Amino acid sequence: MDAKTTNPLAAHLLGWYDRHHRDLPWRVGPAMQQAGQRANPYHVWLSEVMLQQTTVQAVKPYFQKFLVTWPTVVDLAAAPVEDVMAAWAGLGYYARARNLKRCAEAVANDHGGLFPDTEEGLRTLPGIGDYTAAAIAAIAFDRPAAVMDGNVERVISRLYAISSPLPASKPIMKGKVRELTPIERPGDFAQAMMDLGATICTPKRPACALCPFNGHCLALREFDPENFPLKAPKKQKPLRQGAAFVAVSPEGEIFLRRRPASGLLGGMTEVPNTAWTARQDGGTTADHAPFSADWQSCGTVIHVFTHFELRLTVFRAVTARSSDASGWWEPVDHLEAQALPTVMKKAISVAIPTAFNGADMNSPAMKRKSR
DNA sequence: AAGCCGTGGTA
DNA sequence: TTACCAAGGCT
Repeated sequence: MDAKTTNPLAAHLLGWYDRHHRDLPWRVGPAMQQAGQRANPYHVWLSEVMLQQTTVQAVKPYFQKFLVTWPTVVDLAAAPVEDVMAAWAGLGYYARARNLKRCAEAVANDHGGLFPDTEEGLRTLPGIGDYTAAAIAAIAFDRPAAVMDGNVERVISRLYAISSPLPASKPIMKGKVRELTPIERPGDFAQAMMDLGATICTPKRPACALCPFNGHCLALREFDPENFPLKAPKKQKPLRQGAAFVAVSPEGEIFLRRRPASGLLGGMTEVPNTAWTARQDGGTTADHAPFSADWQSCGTVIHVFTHFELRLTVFRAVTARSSDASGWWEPVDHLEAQALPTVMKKAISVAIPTAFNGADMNSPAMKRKSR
């Protein structure tokens, strides 16, 4: 390691990473890189987008499924967007899936199927912001980009005992990351910082005794690391209510619609439902049904979104299959192929308990959320 | 630039 | 139970 290009702190962290790095499906570990293997930019990009505000555990099966279905970015660019949305269903933040598809098309059509190899070039693509551009540039292209995500913010805020709250403190912390990022192995350094934040420098009860920075951490020396980073207070979530209508035909089909392309659950599939209102006194009765039928109340779904909590009253009716241009009838045993967000799967499960047999919908945790 | 945008795991 | 929050981006 060159002392001129790699500061002592970064060198120390890289040594820790060589011994304690996580093995992840999209990652090429230090040993394999030593043997000349490089990270695949498509894999790095796909994993980084999936990992935005999402846990490693949740991402793993989706990452594998996407790679099997679409082995290259050109394959993904050629895929029907409905297929991509259906494959993404359950991961959340569905604008990511729409942008993923748009980004793949841009790479395939405007960049000859190759990702730009600089932070600036990557930053112009849909769904790639400051963090993701830096991460891909560092991990896939060995660029010394300053990679800062929530993990890095936590590590840096503790290492330097940053006294101002997020998000205002971001530029200060970004400057610290820029200083620390080495010319050699910038991708490993970024991943090392994130591994450290995920496994040692955790939000609660950090394992400071095991931390490679425990001799340099100002928060550990002077304060309580658990109190960092400081954060601006957050608002509480309002409650919204509505009703959902599960219409089943005698042939065993269910009536579905497509949601508008943008906004909440944009482009995803739904059962008919009322507007979700903050009012406590209406919108949950059968008079708001999409068409008249013998609607029977069959339960309630509680679902928590990012900025509100939803209480959904579910109605069910068996009704002759009518032609309705606003949607389509889908066999109940074919729902797995649909782009149904989790809240819709919950609602359908309340009306048709066997709809997602074998899936998570019937887990004790899921049942507890529905009454 | 602050609000919008999902979901599941953890303590 | 409730609260927090995880490899953020877009408008």
